[in-house]
Amino acid sequence: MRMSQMVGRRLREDPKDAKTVSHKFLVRGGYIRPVSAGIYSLLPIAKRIVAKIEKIIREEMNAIDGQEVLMPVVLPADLWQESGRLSSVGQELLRFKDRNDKLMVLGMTHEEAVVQLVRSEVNSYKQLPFMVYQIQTKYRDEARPRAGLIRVREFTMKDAYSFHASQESLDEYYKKAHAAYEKIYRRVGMKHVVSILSNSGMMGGSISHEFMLLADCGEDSIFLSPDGKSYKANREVAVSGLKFEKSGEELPLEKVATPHMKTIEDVAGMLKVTADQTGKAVFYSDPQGKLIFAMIRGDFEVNESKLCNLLHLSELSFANDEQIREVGCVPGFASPLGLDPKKVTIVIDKSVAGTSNLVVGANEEGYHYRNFNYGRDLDGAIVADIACVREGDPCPVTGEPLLFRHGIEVGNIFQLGTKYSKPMGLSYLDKDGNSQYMIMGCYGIGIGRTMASVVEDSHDEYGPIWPMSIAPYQIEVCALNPEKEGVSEAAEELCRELEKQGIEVLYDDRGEKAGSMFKDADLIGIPFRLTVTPKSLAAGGVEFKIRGEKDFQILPLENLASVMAQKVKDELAKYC
RNA sequence: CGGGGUAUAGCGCAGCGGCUAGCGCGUUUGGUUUGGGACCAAAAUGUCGGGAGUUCGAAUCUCCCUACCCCGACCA
Repeated sequence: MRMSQMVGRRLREDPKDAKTVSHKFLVRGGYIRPVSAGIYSLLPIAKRIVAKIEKIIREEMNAIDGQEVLMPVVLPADLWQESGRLSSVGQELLRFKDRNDKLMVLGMTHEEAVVQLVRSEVNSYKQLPFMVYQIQTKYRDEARPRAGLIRVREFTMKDAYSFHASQESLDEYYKKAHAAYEKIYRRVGMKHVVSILSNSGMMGGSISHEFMLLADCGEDSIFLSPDGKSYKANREVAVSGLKFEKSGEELPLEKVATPHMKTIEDVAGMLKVTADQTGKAVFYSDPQGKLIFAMIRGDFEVNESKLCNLLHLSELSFANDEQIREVGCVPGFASPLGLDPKKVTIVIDKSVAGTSNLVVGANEEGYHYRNFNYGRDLDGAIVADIACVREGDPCPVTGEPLLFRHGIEVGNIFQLGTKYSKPMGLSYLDKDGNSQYMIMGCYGIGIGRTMASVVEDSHDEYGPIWPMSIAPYQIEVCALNPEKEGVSEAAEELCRELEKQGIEVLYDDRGEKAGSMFKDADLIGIPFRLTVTPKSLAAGGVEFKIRGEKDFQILPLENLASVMAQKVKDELAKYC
């Protein structure tokens, strides 16, 4: 490919609003261009990278017996009605009507579509298990797209769905999928990916893992054990190894005046106790408007994901003061004491249930109680772990202090169980002729996000450093002073020879200043660069430089193509 | 959905009530150059986001839209 003809200009300056490295470099390097908020066109070099990522994914999906299919982007809303997600998923699902006034949706994930497909094709245990996958466009009407390709509205995703006759079969396949994912991330050259326990969220099901690239710009929060192996979990589900044991004797309840002391800090300060000797009341409202009273020790924060999962709710909102007063609580001085469990759901965090003599509200303006003891003063509430883990809390496995990291979710795998097969009637006949629901798993990877994540993971101040496995081209040839002393002839001959060896070559034939060409080369991030100049020819060859390394060496022109072919092969071998 | 911001040439920006809207980069032509974004000369490129209003006169002031970006909420 001649650079002079290549579509996609490089920009000298960072795009003004880009914050993340990948966003800056992908725009500056001429990889992507915005069309609308969170909607991008991919230019030739990005398309080449994406094609290579897709190829790797295909190979690994095929290796675990995946069968590639292609389902439509536009789906009838009826299907989503069947699964119940037409109402449970919010505005992220783009809905519209066709000319016949029929409600349609743009697919944001394809459980419904695949179930519809499979229930008409498979109905015997003899056909199970199997997996189908596709690489296809998804649309999610994100409220706030951001960071270039990291969070977009339209994107390409590999989504895979497996179907099983038993949980054991799913478990077994899930492990294989997990291993395949690890291999995919290794092959695309991402070095800092971890798989973590995650929240199943709207996908439903029980067990799920997210594959996270550890990166400061990541939107997800992760807790890791110090060894990076023993425990890895999304903050949404992370637990700590903290043990709560009541100590000492339970002192009698004592009402104390705490005028105008509404926050934990105020109350604790006034009563000369620390935050961990207080109980904090947090009020939520479920989607039906029922109040939820969550009580947690003052030194913790409520983890809303855990609370949702506990109560089987899709979402929570903070309650307003009116709702709180309605059940007899006084905001700022709220207490679980004397509440009517019919009107309000009371959830007590383990930290509160396991600590003696806490300061809690008195449900009376200006008063708190000392020496609240769960079990004595209140009983029968839901006691559960609804606390956010804090950095430094003990790891539940090793007991060592947990580390906190940010991550970009580059893939996820879910055990769905019968979440979709049951409501949508996806069943098969077992050996005994009984009808059974299929057990499903699903497995996703965002392709564009993966490309952007590789940039986050592998770059320097000048641009991306693409791993050979997904680089847009394998070798860039730069002709410096192409007008002189047979330089362009030598460069073009070299390109021909390299291509004859099967190497993908980008030839910078523009005759720009060296600085321009090198800056552009760095932005395009091709792993190997060969520079042909009068000087190098006089020295008997061309310069060979590895992207990301400082020094170069002169290689003789003789046999150069096959030497380079070997180098490319060796480099590719690192990503198998 | 809350909060903040921006919208003028391909990109980055200036102009904030007065003549024909400007600067840098980029682009085109000619020349000199050529090792980490050169120089000289000439040129092309704009419904100043849209609509309404105020005014003799609006890129500039007022109002209403819209789009985009950032922070948060939300989010497989």
